[in-house]
Amino acid sequence: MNPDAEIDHEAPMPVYQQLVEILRARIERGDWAPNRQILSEAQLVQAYGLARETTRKAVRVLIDEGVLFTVPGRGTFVAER
Amino acid sequence: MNPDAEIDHEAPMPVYQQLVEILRARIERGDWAPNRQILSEAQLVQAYGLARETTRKAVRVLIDEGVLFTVPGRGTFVAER
DNA sequence: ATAGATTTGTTCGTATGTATA
DNA sequence: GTATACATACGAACAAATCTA
Repeated sequence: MNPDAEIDHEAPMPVYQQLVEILRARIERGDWAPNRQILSEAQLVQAYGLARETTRKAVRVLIDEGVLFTVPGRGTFVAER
Repeated sequence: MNPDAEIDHEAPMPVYQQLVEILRARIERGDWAPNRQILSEAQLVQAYGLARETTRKAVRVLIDEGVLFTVPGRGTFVAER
C-alpha cells in the first residue's frame, strides 16, 4: 500500500486494517529504523483522525506479527528482523 | 454550576465535564485570583476522587479556553483575563 | 553541590458503554 | 447479531522541570 495513503472511512476495508497497511508500508520505506520509536498513540490519533482504541488495534496487529513492540511508559518501537 | 458541587458518577454529564464546570465556578467565585496557583493534579485527584487523567482532561479544557495555564514542575495557575 | 520531594508531561495497559454498519 | 469505531474512565510507569532541605 502507498505509505502516504490516507484513511478512507467509506472504503470496504476496516479503518484499523488500513492503518496496519499504511504503517507497514512506512516501516518498509524506512520512516523508522529498527529499534526506533514510531508515533505515539496520541500522535497516531492526531495524524490519522482515529479513536485511540482504533489505532491501538492496528498497532496490536503489527505487534502480533513481530513488526513492532511497545514499552509501557516509553512508546512503540520497530522490532529488529 | 454550584462551585461546591460534588462529582456524580451516575449523572449523564461526563465526570471530567462536571469538574470543568466546578473549577470554572470556583474561579468565578474567586477561590483563586489571577496568576494564583490552583490545586495540583494530585490534590484534585484527592479532593474529587477522580483518576489523574480525568482531572488532567478537565484542566486541559480550561487551558484551551484560556482560563488556566500550567508551568511544568511548578503547577497550574489562573490566567489573567 | 547534592539529594529528595513535588509537579506537570508523556506513554502504554485495561475496562466499560454507546452508536453504527 | 456481530464487528467496527468512538468516547469515557481508571491504572501504572517513566521522564523532565522545579523547589527545598
